Amino acid sequence: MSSENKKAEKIIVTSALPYANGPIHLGHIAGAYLPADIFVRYHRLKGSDIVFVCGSDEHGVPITLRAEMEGITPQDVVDKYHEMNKKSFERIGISFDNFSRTTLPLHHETSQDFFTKIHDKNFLKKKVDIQFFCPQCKRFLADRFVEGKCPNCGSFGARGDQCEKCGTWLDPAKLIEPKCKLCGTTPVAKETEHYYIPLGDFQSKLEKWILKKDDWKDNVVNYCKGWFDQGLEDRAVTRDLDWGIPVPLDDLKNKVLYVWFDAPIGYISSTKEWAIKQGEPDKWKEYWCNPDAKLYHFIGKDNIVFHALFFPAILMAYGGYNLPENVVANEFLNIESRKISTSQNYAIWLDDYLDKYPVDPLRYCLAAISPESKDSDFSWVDFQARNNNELADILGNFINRTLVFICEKFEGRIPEPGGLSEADKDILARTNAGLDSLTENIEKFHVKSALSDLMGIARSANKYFNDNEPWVTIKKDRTKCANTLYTSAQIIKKLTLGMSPFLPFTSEKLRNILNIQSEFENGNWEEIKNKLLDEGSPVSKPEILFHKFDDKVIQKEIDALKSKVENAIENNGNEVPDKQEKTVEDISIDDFRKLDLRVAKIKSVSRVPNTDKLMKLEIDDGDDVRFIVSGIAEHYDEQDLVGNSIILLANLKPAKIRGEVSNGMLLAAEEGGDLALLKTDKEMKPGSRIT
RNA sequence: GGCGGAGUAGCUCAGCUGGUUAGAGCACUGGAAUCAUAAUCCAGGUGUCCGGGGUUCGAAUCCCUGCUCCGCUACCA
Repeated sequence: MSSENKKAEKIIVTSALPYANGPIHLGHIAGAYLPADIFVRYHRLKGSDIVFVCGSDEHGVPITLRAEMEGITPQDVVDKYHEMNKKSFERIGISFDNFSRTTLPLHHETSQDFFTKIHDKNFLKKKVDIQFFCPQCKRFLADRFVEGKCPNCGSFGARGDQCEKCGTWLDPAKLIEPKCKLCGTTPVAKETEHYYIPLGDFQSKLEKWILKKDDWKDNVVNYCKGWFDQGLEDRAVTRDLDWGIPVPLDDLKNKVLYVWFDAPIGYISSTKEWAIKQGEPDKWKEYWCNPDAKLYHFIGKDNIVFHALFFPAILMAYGGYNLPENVVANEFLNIESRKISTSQNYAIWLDDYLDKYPVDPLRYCLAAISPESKDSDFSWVDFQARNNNELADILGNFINRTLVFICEKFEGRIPEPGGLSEADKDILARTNAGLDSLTENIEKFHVKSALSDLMGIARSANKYFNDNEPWVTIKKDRTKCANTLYTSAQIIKKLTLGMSPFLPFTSEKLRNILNIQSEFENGNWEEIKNKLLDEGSPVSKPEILFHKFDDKVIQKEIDALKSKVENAIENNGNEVPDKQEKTVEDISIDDFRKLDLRVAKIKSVSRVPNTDKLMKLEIDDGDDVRFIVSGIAEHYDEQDLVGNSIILLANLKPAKIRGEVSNGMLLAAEEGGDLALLKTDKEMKPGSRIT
């Protein structure tokens, strides 16, 4: 109350813009959205002046590719997923103040303004690069738009960035018989010009800024340090595409801004859009440009570089904007010990869950396993346990037993207390202390601890209820019984408050049951915490807040995931390695026979340019001539090798090393940095098997 | 190979800048109670704090080294 005149803290919170070419899954929610929402919901109740923005990221190559393949326009693609994801977020209660999209004219203008101003301030430099150009489509082809024969496994349909079949990372230039993915024409290499932001010029400023941040999570700071150590390099901020924000300069007319240039600016545009909807178009500046306001980015760890380095550099270049107060990066969520893979459909899609099950248990579980400091694992069994014996048995049951008691023995009205005992006062004080710890943890982004504070309150409330045996005192000492139920009801009210950031839908139900909606709408956290329910005020008949999950339901979900894995293996041909499986020392003779070891003759040798250790060997394996790349240049000269026979592992999966494809591996013994090639002790024909 | 993170009870994890008998939840066992969603509460751990060295009066916590897992990266193949 003494702080009533103090100005409310101004905060802007962003969650990573979801990419509008697919639906939302649990990993997204756990990483970037739920932690932010919990933080925001708390701050709103605390009375902070907080705005929470997000939106769809609708530019970039994958969207155009998807559009071309489906024969629809990119706009159709983003329209579909924007609407779908927006609804998904509403359903799980992510309470954005504004959910915008980067195809809005407002966003285009904002991004172009950024580009123009940074360009005019001479922060950008223009460079020439070489890329494939399709003469038929009359445009440059992004890596993914080039298709051809994989130089490694020989299969057709490899993309310019990666071969779908063998998984090797490629360079479009290495594809055999490259074709334009869309029209099939053979592309030509052509020069192209782009603008780059020289991040190196910002390195010292960025370093100084980040190294001062002692409250940032270690993972974020360390990640940045890694980049600093390597030295920041120029990064292209324009692309040869026709889907995106046009470069606002005459010299690069048909190009667009790089999607990672415009996406973070989407946070600003989204705030602008919000301000316009508020009827105060300039209000966004209070959050972005006012030095007293604080900016928080909630993201997954894969986006650290863009939020901690790239975007801040852009903001520095532009000038007049706040840099983020904190970049809250979460680790990844696995599902049943396995990495989420959208391409293999190994995920739990949010809408699938919400179509079947209630929302708050999911929020609870995801918050409880929040991947704050390390990757965490969602398992259905764990989910069931948390729902059944934490939410239902401890929290739900305390509320239910109290309310049922009040309804049955006190005519559904908060009992009139008759002088609270020490025990009554004590539990109320400890409940408040629990709430204080909870809020402190939320402010520090410790979602897991905050949640266990909440459950701790419910636990001690149950104990209190047990210890005071109202079912006994109702018969012998009605005043004491009234005190116990009065106190328990107060705890329920405090729980209603404490759960609201995590379990907003349940909290809402309780507000209705306790008839305290208006208090939550008008009051702030401290007031609500301290104000007690009035004696005699009515309580509605309670409903069961959390239902238990049956074993059968859980088993069905587990089976569904298993079959997803099996499908993925079938489609992919090679199994996703099970990380539970340990490599054992002993192998069978059958394992050995999997190795195609044979004698091979070296026909010619050349050094791989610009490398210290690599040699490219042309060898005769008995059936054919192939190339392998080997790191032996420090130990052998070209002329020592030609004509020699070596032992070749012929069926090793091909790989690209420094741009050269290696189709096998030669065997050599190593001892403290010294190398010796393996040979047979008398001359054998190339192709002779090693058995 | 380099850099970073991690390795703590059966399981999931907490343990900040070193300090009394190393913690929580779940699971498990026994007991109390019966208002309540067969829910609650109490009691119970002999854990080589990954292995091995070292610094220190004292280390899960700091240093070195080895192993394993994850991420990024690279001139392993």
